[in-house]
Amino acid sequence: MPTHYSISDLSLEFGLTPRTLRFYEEKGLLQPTRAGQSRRYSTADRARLILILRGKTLGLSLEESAELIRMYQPGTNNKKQITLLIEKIQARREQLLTQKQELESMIEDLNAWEQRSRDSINPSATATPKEP
Amino acid sequence: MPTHYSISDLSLEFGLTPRTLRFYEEKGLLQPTRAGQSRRYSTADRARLILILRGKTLGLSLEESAELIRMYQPGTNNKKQITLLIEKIQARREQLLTQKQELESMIEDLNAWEQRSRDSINPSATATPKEP
DNA sequence: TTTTAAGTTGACGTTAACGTAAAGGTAAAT
DNA sequence: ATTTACCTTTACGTTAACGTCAACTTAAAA
Repeated sequence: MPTHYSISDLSLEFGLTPRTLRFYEEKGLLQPTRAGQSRRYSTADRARLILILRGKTLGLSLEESAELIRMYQPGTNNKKQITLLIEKIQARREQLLTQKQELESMIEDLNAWEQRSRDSINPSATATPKEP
Repeated sequence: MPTHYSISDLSLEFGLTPRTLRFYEEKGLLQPTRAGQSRRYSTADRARLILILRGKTLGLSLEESAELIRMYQPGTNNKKQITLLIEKIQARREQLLTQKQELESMIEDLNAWEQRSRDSINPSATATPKEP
């Protein structure tokens, strides 16, 4: 496992353009150091990038991901900060749970639609049984 | 239950601006008729609007929601169309299931973070037991 | 040593999903 | 008759998240 990455290392590994990585840096999400003029990304940068991408697939904005990441920076060390962190985590979890419910009910809907569609092609064995 | 709605009826009910409803119409997602100059939304329009909003909370784009809605227009009546519909539904379900997995693992992560944060405030009873 | 490859910094362009006036029609209430 | 409330169209503005040049620098390879 390498300890540092170039911009093309990361863009190739994650299928991003260099522009995207520079953009994330502009937004304060990544903080590569410099080797001469070129950017040097640490494993911490890479880890944060993974969090960002996971956030993206969940429909979080960059700003939201940034907030989550900042929340998880070890260095938040006094009780008030940590209590705040816990509250934020709980709020976020509520959101995610709600979203999960929505997903589940939409998946249910899709199952039902599919069944109806199948029946409309082949209304045989799976037909709704009548009440006795 | 009313059979038709004005633009402000719907915008009030769903917390949208009239602009938003007109925008959805521009994009072909809603098709209100006219009463004179004003728009008249049917219960079908209202139902579609609900689907759009559900899609939004799931992070679908308007175009994606539009596609789902078009898929569910009864009128798709021949076998090829319906077979295609079933395939699309299955593909979409795969996507949603994947997304659900991601959500679940992120929720897991948040649970773990919260636990660590709690422990860092109060490292008492819940401390990790040692191996015997 | 001159390509070539990879990197850099501007800076303007693009798409989605609306927001935000501006200017005006219509119908009911005062 | 005119204010008020609600509606309309037209059209330009905005934000997020990059894309897309253009013009350069630097290091490595041929």
